Amino acid sequence: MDRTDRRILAELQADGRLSITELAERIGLSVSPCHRRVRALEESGAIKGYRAQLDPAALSLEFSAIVFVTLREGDRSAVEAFETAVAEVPNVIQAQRLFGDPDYILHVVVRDLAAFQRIYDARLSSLPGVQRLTSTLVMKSVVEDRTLPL
Amino acid sequence: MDRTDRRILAELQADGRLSITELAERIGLSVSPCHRRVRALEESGAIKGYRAQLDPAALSLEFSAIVFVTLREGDRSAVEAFETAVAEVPNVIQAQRLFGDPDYILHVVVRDLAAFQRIYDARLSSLPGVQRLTSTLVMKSVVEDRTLPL
DNA sequence: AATGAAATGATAGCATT
DNA sequence: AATGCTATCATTTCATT
Repeated sequence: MDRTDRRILAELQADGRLSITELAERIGLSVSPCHRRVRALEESGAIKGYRAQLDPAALSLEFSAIVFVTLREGDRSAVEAFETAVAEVPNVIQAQRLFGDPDYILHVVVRDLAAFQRIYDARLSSLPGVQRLTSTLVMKSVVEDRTLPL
Repeated sequence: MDRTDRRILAELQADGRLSITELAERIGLSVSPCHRRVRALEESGAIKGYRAQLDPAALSLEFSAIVFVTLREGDRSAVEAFETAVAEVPNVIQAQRLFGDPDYILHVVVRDLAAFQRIYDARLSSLPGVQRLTSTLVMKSVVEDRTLPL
């Protein structure tokens, strides 16, 4: 992982569809070694994959909420059950375990408020081990899923 | 935005480097109309861009924290100043305005705890209009930046 | 490890239905 | 709007330095 690899990562993070040809030009390398490095970065896991970034609104996903989760004390065997169950709710696009209270923060994306209520009642409040849920509506994204600082 | 467009978006969200040829095969269309649709989705903004998904650990970004921000009451003119300033901190990879209290949730990625302390003291606590900051360490990602539900 | 070159495969424009 | 064709460009492998 040298300076050249970092430059490759920076370029591909900004534009995941850059051609190897264009990428090679930008970092001042010829096509073959550039190609080899990209493959190596993919295989080492430094590049986990490539994604199209979609506009949620274009898919009629207009409602975004943060849900804080506190699990029941003592019930610490339920941590795995909870994590497995939460990963099965497709509207939960991000879930992180925190230190302290709350135990988890979930990022939920849905069509509208009615859809949120449905998912909240049917899927979230019945997650195993849950003591308390607190929800907040996201008004807007000020900084939206930025590129990692290199 | 018909069924075919949605299938294109689903495929490209899962693999942003799919060739138009492969994509066309998967959705059962020939290459040219598939290509035309992808271009249209890009130009309409439904596809905002393409990104390589990087492993933060591969870049020695081992520390991730959530910071809750409450702004001072009355000081509501400072909202814009705060939002501009927070967008200039490269380690803040996500910032969302919430309804109620706290006013903002920030997702901060740094090299280590020492780097967090530095950024917290030098950049975050001096953000304009801030009344109170609360930080929590992210233990782990249970669901990591999932694909939008289609 | 990087380069150059050559075969295979993808993209993008255009004429046709 | 979709298809098929074609010229151009990109990818990927291999021989060479």
